[in-house]
Order: sequence, then structure tokens, then C-alpha cells
Amino acid sequence: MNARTKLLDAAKHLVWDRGVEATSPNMLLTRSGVGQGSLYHHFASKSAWAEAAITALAADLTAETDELFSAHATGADQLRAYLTRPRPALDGCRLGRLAFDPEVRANPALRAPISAYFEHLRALLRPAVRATGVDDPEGVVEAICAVVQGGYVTSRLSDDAGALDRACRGLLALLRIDH
Amino acid sequence: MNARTKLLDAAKHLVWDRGVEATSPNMLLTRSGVGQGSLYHHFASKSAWAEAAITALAADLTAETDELFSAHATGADQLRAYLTRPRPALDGCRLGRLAFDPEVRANPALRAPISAYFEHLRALLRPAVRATGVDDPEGVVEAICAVVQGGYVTSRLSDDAGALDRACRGLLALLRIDH
DNA sequence: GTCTATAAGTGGATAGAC
DNA sequence: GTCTATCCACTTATAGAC
Repeated sequence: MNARTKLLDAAKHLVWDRGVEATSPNMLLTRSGVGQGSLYHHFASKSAWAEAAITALAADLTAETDELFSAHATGADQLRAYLTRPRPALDGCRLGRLAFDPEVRANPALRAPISAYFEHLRALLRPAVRATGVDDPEGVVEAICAVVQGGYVTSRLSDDAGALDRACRGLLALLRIDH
Repeated sequence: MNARTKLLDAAKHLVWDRGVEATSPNMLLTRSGVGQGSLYHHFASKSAWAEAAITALAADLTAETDELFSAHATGADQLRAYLTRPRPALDGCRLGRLAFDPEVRANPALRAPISAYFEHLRALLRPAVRATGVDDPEGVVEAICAVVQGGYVTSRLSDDAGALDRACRGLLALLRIDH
């Protein structure tokens, strides 16, 4: 495992755990075990490794989500699978947890991979929601995205991993696809 | 307006805008127009003014929410009012935006007023949701909390204030109380 | 109560040797 | 590619005069 890979791996963990603003070059060096010279050889600046980390996290999450949707044939099955998928409720969403990070807000290059992921997610949800025949499909697509992201928020604030699960089950009940 | 009031007012704005971790004593001095000596006279440490700011933000939001619920007689009217209330989608929820702030996570005194607000909100939503006769009322209560918090997240990440509104309307449609 | 001065530590790099 | 040394600004205070 070369230095660049170690750095990127450590950056992904730190950005997920602490966000960009609260992660320092020193933390990255300690966690990766790589020296300062190597860090600035492989990445020109903090925003360079932050962007690489966010891009990699977005690619991972996109691949997992694509796999989940392609494993099911009907819209109802896809929505059920999406809303019951196991999630690290107390750790937060790898991408959504960055919504209020000041460095992410100030830097469009950091925000772009995140907003692209959410656009992709909406595109996957849209046909599945339409297939259920609900009123206001655009609103329901957005509500599904929001319940997951908000479940992470209320779980973390209440220190209760069950909050996210309950919110998803509640939405499934309203969608009337909870067997 | 005395120094302490100016400091608390500036701290509330900064904590809402940037969170705790990313707000420095210097920013507080600049925004409040108060001198360094006064700051450390009125507050012993950064966590002291952060706690005062969060406690005040939670009291404001609790009062607004109580007022909204008490202005309506039926559960359906209360839920409709809660989900259609105007919200600063791109600025974020004063309390929910702190969910992934490292200083808030590390300091139970900062988290306590926030989790108390969400417990209070659930207590207001619970009878209103039960009155609608939905299946899984506990799940639906949590879904309502989550859709609002998640709507703030997806609005901010997509730089689209409409996302929060659409999510709330989508949930109202599923609740079948959207006239 | 408010002011200015000071300070130890960290953040985010740059320089130059190896 | 990796190392150590160095740098300036900023963070979070503390000290002591007014």
C-alpha cells in the first residue's frame, strides 16, 4: 500500500468522521502514518485531498446504491430495499453529514460530487415512486431522500440508532408497501 | 444593549451560520463589536458562550413550535401547519445543523438543549399523529421529524430551497391530509 | 467592566537536503 | 518520494493596568 493510497484511505475516514473543516493535515499524517513531505508531494493543498476523499466516498456510495436498485425488479421492491437497508445511523451519511461544513459550502469543487450523488439518487427513485401510483411523485421522491438524511440527524442528536430505522419504517407504512 | 447581550446575540448568529467548531472567539468579537476583555469577563471559555447560544436558540425554537401547535385544534391541522410552515431551507435548522459538529458531539452540555427540543417536538407530534389513525404512529412521528431535518440537508447540498418544500408536501400527500 | 499585551499551541503550508 | 526544519497567521486563552 503506497503513501498516496494510505493518505486517501485516511482522508476518507477522517472526512466521514469529522468533516473537512475539523480535519487538519496533522490528523491526516497521524492516521495514515505517512510523513509531511509525502503528503505535500501527493496533494498540493488541503482542498486537494479533501476533494479526492469526497469524490471517492461519492463513488463508493453511488456503486452501493446502484447495486441495491439493480438487485430488485419492481419499484415497490426497490423502495423497500432502499428504506430498509442497514445504515450506520450514529456515524451519519458519508455525504449528507457534510451539508453544513463551512469548507464544503465555500468550495464548489467539494460540493459537486455530493450534489451529483443526490441527483443520481433522485433519478433512481423517480421511476420506482411513479410505479407505486402515489399522488405528487416528485414530492415523494424528495421525502424519501429527506427521511433518510433526517433520520441520520435525529439519530445522532438523540444518540439513538433506532430513530433512523423508525423513520424509514414510518415512511414505508405511509407508502403502503410495508407488507 | 449591554456587552453580554451583544455577545449572546452575535454567538447565536454565528453558531447558526457556522456551527461551534468553526466559530472563533475573534469572529465573536468582530461581530459583536465587543472587546476581548469583556468577552472573558462575561464568559469563562468558548464552551460557555457556545452553551449559552445553543440554549437560547433552543428556547426560541421551542417557543415558536409551541405557538404553532397551540394555534390549531385538530391533529391534522397541527401537522399541516407544522409541515407547511415557512423555513429558511438554505440556512439550515438552528439546532439540527449542529448534529455533526465535532465540538457539539464531544460536549454533552451542548447537546442537551438540542436533544431536549427534539424530545419535546416528538411529544407534540405524537397525539396529532395518533389522531389521524395511521398505522405505526411512532414511525410516522419520527418520519415527520426526519423529513424536515433531511429537507434542510438536501436543500443545502443541492442549493435548492425548493427541495425542503417538496419533501414536506410529499409527506403531506402520503399522510392524506393535503386537502 | 473594559482595555491592551502577551503567550503556548495548532493550522496550513514552504524550503531544501537526501 | 520522503525527510526535517522553518514560517506566519490564527486559536484560545491569561495577566495586569485602567
